[in-house]
Amino acid sequence: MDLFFKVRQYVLGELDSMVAAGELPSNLDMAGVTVEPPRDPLHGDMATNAAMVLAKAAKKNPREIAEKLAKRLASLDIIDSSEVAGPGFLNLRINVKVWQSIFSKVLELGNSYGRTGLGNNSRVNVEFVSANPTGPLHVGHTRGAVFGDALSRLLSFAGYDVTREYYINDGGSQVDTLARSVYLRYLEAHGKDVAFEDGTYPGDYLIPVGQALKDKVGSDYIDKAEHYWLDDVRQFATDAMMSLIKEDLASLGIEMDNFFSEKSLYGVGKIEEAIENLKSKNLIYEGVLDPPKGKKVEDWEPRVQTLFKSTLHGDDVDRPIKKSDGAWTYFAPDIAYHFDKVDRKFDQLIDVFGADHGGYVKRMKAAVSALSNDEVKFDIKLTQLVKLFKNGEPFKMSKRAGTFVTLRDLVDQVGSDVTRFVMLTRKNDAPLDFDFDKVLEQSRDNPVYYVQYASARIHSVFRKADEAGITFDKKQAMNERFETVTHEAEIKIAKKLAEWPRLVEIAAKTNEPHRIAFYLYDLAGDFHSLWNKGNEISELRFIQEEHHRESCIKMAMISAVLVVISSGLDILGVEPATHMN
RNA sequence: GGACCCAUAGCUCAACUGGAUAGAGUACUUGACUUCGAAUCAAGGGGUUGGGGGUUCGAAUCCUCCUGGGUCCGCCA
Repeated sequence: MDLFFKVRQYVLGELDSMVAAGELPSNLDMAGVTVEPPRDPLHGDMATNAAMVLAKAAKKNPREIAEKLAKRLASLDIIDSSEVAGPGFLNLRINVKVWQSIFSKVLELGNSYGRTGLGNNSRVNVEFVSANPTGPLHVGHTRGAVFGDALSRLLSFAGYDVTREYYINDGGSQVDTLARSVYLRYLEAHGKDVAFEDGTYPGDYLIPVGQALKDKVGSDYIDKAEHYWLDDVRQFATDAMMSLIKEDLASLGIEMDNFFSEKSLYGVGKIEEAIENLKSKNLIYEGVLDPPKGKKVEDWEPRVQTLFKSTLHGDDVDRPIKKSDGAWTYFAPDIAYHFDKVDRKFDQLIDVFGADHGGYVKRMKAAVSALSNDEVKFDIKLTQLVKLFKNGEPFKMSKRAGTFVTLRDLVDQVGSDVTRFVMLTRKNDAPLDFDFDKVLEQSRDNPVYYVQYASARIHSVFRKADEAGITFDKKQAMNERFETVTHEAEIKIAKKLAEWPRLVEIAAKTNEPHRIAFYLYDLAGDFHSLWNKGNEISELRFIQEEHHRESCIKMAMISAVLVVISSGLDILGVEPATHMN
């Protein structure tokens, strides 16, 4: 299905023949042989580095190998010409019929064009967002949410069996604080005066939760000691926050497959079990850490703690898993959680963290490496922080000043599609400037509309064709040979469509969904360019009033473009547009 | 002091995990709608890829040192 893969097979085949003919030694390592689109179109359609990669091991001049390989490849039907260039590149020109055949192939496969066997149904767990269940999601969480979801969609498309997971931090003291805050709102709902002290959360979003608690338990908890109501209120409040968070995610079209509770690890031996596993590998010991260098810690004094020997798995220092008072550190349940994931037999784990958690990468990798005996692939993707701008000015978020921007504020103002696309049109490890006014302007520096516009224009052609009485029969179009599609602007589109399966594979291998966004932008550009050529060259217009069959061929062509745009947008979680408003 | 991320055209960003002469958008200049939607297109200049050294057929990409920016740094979660 992937043309580049196919041509590479041909190249490898010819290399084998050369070995058989004694022109190359046997036992050559062909792994480094690639077939790629050249950066400069003047160099042809595809280029292979085969001669240069093999030259050393074959003890031959790369150009000499290239010459021989070129002759062999040139005799193949699908290859028009094959020439040696530069230090030993082999530039291939593919027969135009191959490009023309792309359109019917895309139509035939529809939205499964570009799906690859890469994942081979192996099971991958993508953990993302995992925000504390103490309030609504804010802008900072949005990028991780969108990235994690798009990555999940991408991996599904590439043939992986994906589980989207959210780790609920409901085991620490912050959920106690949440419970106390809700209790205050509960008292308030009973008409009492309350003050939010001791770091309790004063946010308005807890008012309805306090009210709901009142509806549930009436006046039962008034004037009662904390131990009487804490457990119940904590659960009640956490549940309320999680449904709030689920709604936030739903507003971006995100749905998790699994929510994993930190609390569920406690009291049932899960943490002990994970630590026991490490202990059996001699990775747990009692010891004293050196004080952190350079940074002054006010009340630092050496203490004996239970430590994980993470340095044996690539970490810089060993990490405490138990505090000096015997309680677990935050790291301990994290270890247990990842042990559970390993235990659930995932072939691959991916964690999406905010950049502020970058310091945890090494220790988590060490933990998974140790727990799984290096058998489970584990990747951690950091999403850099989002800097908000309003009127060109940096916009500082502050709970106190009331300039706290929630995910919901953002989606309500900007819309899910724009939010998602903008956040995905950037490498995950590059910081992102999000300017409210710019994305709201719907101006053309906004790539979403550029891609959407291409999609809307294609739909528009179909509407026009319908008015003109031209009926497009997809099945019939699939049997066409497209031999009248010859203009370079049209062939350029075919070539771009041919790159799609390969691009999906690269994006999936690198866990980088932003590549999809950039590809779509390029494809839309090629389409817009062709569209405008129709202004000058009437034969390039899609609707040829007097020529029914020709119109259908061209409609099949842009229909193929629409298929790939739709698939691509679907990976990004964005709806393709049929109209622009 | 240390770890991690980053540095590419005036600005915002790409560059197919090592490929050929580093590309888009924006801004600036000029042109294209009696036409399938001008939210579009075409043309123009703009670079020692922060700096030095190394690895090899070949480096923005890998290694090393330096400069500058961000995040983080024992029992908080």
